[in-house]
Amino acid sequence: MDRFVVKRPAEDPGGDGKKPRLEDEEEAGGLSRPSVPSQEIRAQGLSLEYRLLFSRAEADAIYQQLEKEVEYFEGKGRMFGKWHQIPRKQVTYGDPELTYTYSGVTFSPKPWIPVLNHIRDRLVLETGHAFNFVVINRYKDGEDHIGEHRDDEKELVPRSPIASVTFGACRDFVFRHCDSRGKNATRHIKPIRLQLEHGSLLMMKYPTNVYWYHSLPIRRRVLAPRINLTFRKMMPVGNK
DNA sequence: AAACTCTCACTGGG
DNA sequence: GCCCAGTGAGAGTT
Repeated sequence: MDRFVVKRPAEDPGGDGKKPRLEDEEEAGGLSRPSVPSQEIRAQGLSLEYRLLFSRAEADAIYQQLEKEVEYFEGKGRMFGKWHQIPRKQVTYGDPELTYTYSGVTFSPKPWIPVLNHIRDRLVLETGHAFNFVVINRYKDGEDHIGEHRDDEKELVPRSPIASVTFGACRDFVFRHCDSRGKNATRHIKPIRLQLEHGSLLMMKYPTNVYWYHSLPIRRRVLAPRINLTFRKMMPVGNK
């Protein structure tokens, strides 16, 4: 099975899989965080960049703060005329003038809160992109998931990247090429599987979302929550 | 087109 | 080999 796995170096110091991770790695030597290289992942029409953005200690603190301060929407979604309890919790935050449409209804994002500004500031620093909107998904355990989809909302700034930041449980994340889906698939392109770690950043760059669907599949053995934030650049109203 | 569920076939561990 | 839980993927849904 093709699978990209990038581990925090300190997690597997001697190749001993059972060994607990080292504590306080980022305090050693006075570094604020370990220097971790980013990994480019490329395939036809796919361009990703994966790296650890926050140290363990920072990520732990942010996770706690998110759990305390983020308030989620009611978890119902309408599809094919039917209402479903969506298998996760979801909310959007963003600049006040922005709106977005979901299931034919126009919503406004909630105003920014300090912990989200903190993450956003780090993203600007590290990627140079000024995101103005974030979708937060909370998966309470491995039963919570999201089906295959593309992030192709009309409100997105064309060709802008999406920054996916993860806290909490490590989960598999799968990409499938649009031409390799369904019975009448015209091509055979292997799915790409990643593991998204606590404190990690996955940049999904153009044109990934044109050709590739992604999903967070069920993983029954995962018992802990995962919080994912996808930062986007949305166009102001009336500029479509 | 669709951020869903369902079902069925396959697989790997015990 | 058998069983079962976990999984992936196609079908159905307005």
